[in-house]
Formats: sequence, C-alpha cells, structure tokens
Amino acid sequence: MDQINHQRYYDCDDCLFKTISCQYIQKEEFEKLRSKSVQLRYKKGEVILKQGAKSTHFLFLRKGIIKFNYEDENGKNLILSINKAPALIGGANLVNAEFNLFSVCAIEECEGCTIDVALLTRIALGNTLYLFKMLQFITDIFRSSIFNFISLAHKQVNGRIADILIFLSQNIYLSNSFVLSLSRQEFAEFAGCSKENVIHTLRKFHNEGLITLEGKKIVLNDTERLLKISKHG
Amino acid sequence: MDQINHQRYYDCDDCLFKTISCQYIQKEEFEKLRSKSVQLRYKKGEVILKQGAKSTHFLFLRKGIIKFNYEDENGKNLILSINKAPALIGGANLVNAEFNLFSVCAIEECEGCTIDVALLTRIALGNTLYLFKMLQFITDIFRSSIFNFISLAHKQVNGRIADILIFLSQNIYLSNSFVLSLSRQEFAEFAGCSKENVIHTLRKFHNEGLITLEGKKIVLNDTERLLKISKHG
DNA sequence: ATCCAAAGATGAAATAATGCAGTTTTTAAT
DNA sequence: ATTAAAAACTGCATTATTTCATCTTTGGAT
Repeated sequence: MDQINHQRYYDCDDCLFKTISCQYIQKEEFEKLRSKSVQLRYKKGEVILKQGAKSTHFLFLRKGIIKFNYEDENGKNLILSINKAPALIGGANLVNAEFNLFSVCAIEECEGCTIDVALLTRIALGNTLYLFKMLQFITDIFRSSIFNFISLAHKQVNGRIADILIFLSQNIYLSNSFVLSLSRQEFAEFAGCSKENVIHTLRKFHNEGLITLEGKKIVLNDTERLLKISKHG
Repeated sequence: MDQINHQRYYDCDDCLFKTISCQYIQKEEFEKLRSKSVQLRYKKGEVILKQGAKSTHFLFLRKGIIKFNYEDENGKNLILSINKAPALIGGANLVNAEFNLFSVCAIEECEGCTIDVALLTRIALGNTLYLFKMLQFITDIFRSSIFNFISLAHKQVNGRIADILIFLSQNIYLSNSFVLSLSRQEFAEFAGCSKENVIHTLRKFHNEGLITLEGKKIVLNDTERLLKISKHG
C-alpha cells in the first residue's frame, strides 16, 4: 500500500467530527466512514476544492483558515466567504450533487480529512438527526456568506473594509490584533473593490488611529468607531 | 367556523405541491398537511413573512412574484433575490428554526398556502427522499441569491443593471418584453445603487437602443450587447 | 374632473472609486 | 549575500456614483 496516501497527522479520537458523529451514529458506522477517509495537509495557497470539478468527497477541516473563491468569465476573483476550522467543506453539494460552484483554498496551513460523499449520504439518509446536523454545518457557511454580501451590496468601501476588519477580528482570529493571512489583492477581492482602494483606506484608518498597520500585522484600536463607520455614520 | 380562514381560491388537486408531495408521501399524510393549511392571497406590496418574526409556517407559493428583502440598522432596504412561483418560502428555517432572517413581500398578486413547519418536518424526518426534495426547493433560492450577489460584488452599475435585466427577462418574466413589477427605488435596492443611477442607466440603455423604455414596460432589444456589458466589455 | 401624493426624470455639483505609472519594500531563490 | 520577482505603496488623472434641487408625470382618492 502506498504510504503517502495513509500518512496520519493526528489521532481521529481527538477530532471533533468523530465526537459529533458518534453522538448520532454507531461506532461501527463511523469506522466505515473513517476507513474511506484520508488525512490531508494543505499549504497556504493550495486549492482544496476546484471550481467546476466534480465533487467526489467532502473535507472536514480540522485546522486552518480557508477562502471560498469564485472566478468569473474574465478571470476576476471574488472571495465569497472566509471560514476557519472546524467546518465541513463541499457540503453545498450534499443536496444538489453536481459540480463545485466555487473553489476552496487554504489561506493558512490547513489540516483535515476527506469524507466519502456517497457513504456519508447513505448513512445520513438512515439517520435524520445526523442528517440535520450535517445540514447545519452546511447552511452555516451559506448564512455567513450571505451576511458578508449584505455588507458588500449596500455600503461604500469604508464601511465594507470596516466590516471585514471586524469580521476577521471577531470571527476568524478572535483577537483585536492579528497577522492578516490575506494579501491586499485578496482583501480587495473580499471587499469588492480595487487593491489600491484597500491600501488607501487601511492607511487612512491607520492615520486616524482606528487601527495600527505594520505590514501584515493589524491591530484594531477602536472597534467602536469602526462599528460606527460600518453603520455608515 | 370563520369562513374567512377557509376561503378556497383554487383546487388542491391542481397544485404542484400536492403533485410533488404525493410522489414521495402517502395520500393520507398529505391530507394531514392539507388539513392544517390555509389558502391565502396577497396583493402587490403585502408582506408574506416579516423579518425578525418567529416563523411558524412555510408558504408554498403557487402563483406570483416575490422579493426577499433585508432591512438594515439604518432602515435601508436591500433586495436579496426575486423569485417566482412555484417556490417554497421560509424554508431557510427548516434546518435552523429560529427567526426570519429576511422579509418576503409580494411584488405581484400572489396566491399560495401555508404549510405547518412542525408537521412537514415530522413527515420529512420519516421520509428522507421527501426531505431531500424539500431541501432542494430551499437551496435553489439560496443559490439564486448568491449568483445575484456575485454580480453585485464585482461589477459596476452598468453591468449589474444589465445583469438584472437579463435575469428578469430569462428567469422571471420569460420574455424579452415585460412590465416591470418593481419601482425604480426597488430596482435600485436590487442593484445596490441609487435610484437616480438606475434611472440614468436605463435611459442610457434606451438611448443606445439596447432596450426600449415605456414607463414600466421594458423591451430588451439586444440581449447580446447586454450580455457583453454584463461581462464588462 | 380635480387635487394630492408618490414615483419618475433631469442636470449639475460634490464625492467616491478606479486605473495608471512609478517607487519602495518584502519575499523567495540562488 | 545577491538578485529577481512579487507585493505593497503613493499620488494623480480619469471615470463612476451619489446627492441635491427641481420639474414632470402618473395614479388614486374625493
């Protein structure tokens, strides 16, 4: 057997997916899932799921930060959402099993394991509580991206960038001070504006004392005022 | 018994919801659903589901056109998506049953019937194929709104308005010529720009021969060029 | 038919955002 | 340590968008 495909990075007993699953399904059934699953590691920038490809598996993201990326007809990228572990990636295809609507890429080193869609579906169909739990994972990601979009759709760039800073601080890095894993270009693809506009705006926030910029390191000094800018005051 | 609550506008035997349901569940079970259900009619502008309210029922929309509306902290409205019958409204709460995230309003006269969430959930939990079918209804609406947002997030107003015109023509009115059920203000709330910008842009398209504007009546004369504008050419 | 209110339309000034061209800094490779 | 390439930054001209003031049309109410 090919050792590369069977490399173990962590013990499944420590994994949240096992913990949650075993609240609903039998250990033997979980073992079936596990036997079909492979642990994987992704470096920053690596593509986890490719837009347009047939999705044959989910990925349970155990560690790391990812982006959902949509590439349009002109090759322009749009980041739909940024999520951190734990998350079930690729679930949008559980119901309508077709091709991946978006790419998923690691923006920090990631760790997780593949999950066989066909098998998970079969198990979930026989256990509706488990099915609902899996669906919750999936709709959580949908919901978070919709609220990002609401911000995009009716705020100006100041407000959108303030929103993103607050989002990253409160939902991803869980601190007022963080090292941004996004390039300015990616930030712009998330904010729906040009990279120059991101740079100008971040600099303005820095000059006004709202944030402190030191290359990739960002400190939010005045979340209150950022919230006011977000609310378009 | 109060006659008003039992008014019948149409025969359930003609209803797609019955047809679909009865492919999966027993007639007797459908009768239970029907016995808890009430037929309703909504005039243009009426609120079907109210943002923030506890959702006690779904609505199967049998006829008409609706908008999903999100009102922000400042009272500004954003139209997330426009959908036509048939559709299952309120389904976003099937999985995470909490409060309505958005309002749903009729933008054309609508007809439909309420469906008891608790009962539908109970039946669906015992019949996973039916559950999947219901989930498909729900995710369809999610998906359509996400693609609207992609257009919003990385196109300029010309492209967004072209997108909306094409969307309305191909997905809602199913014709190159239609009477717009949205006011200019609502169009702007869908396009994420000012109403003046909508008016200016529609007028420009009219002057360039792309469309013909006659008040609420719009004819798309050159879908090819609109598509080019949408693709930002 | 008349009036009123709401929606639609218009143009111009003010503001916001983009795109460019060039510079500096950072990062990675040798 | 040196170099090359990529990313970050800057200021400015151009373009896009909003906002405002004003005017016209439309569709109900009475």
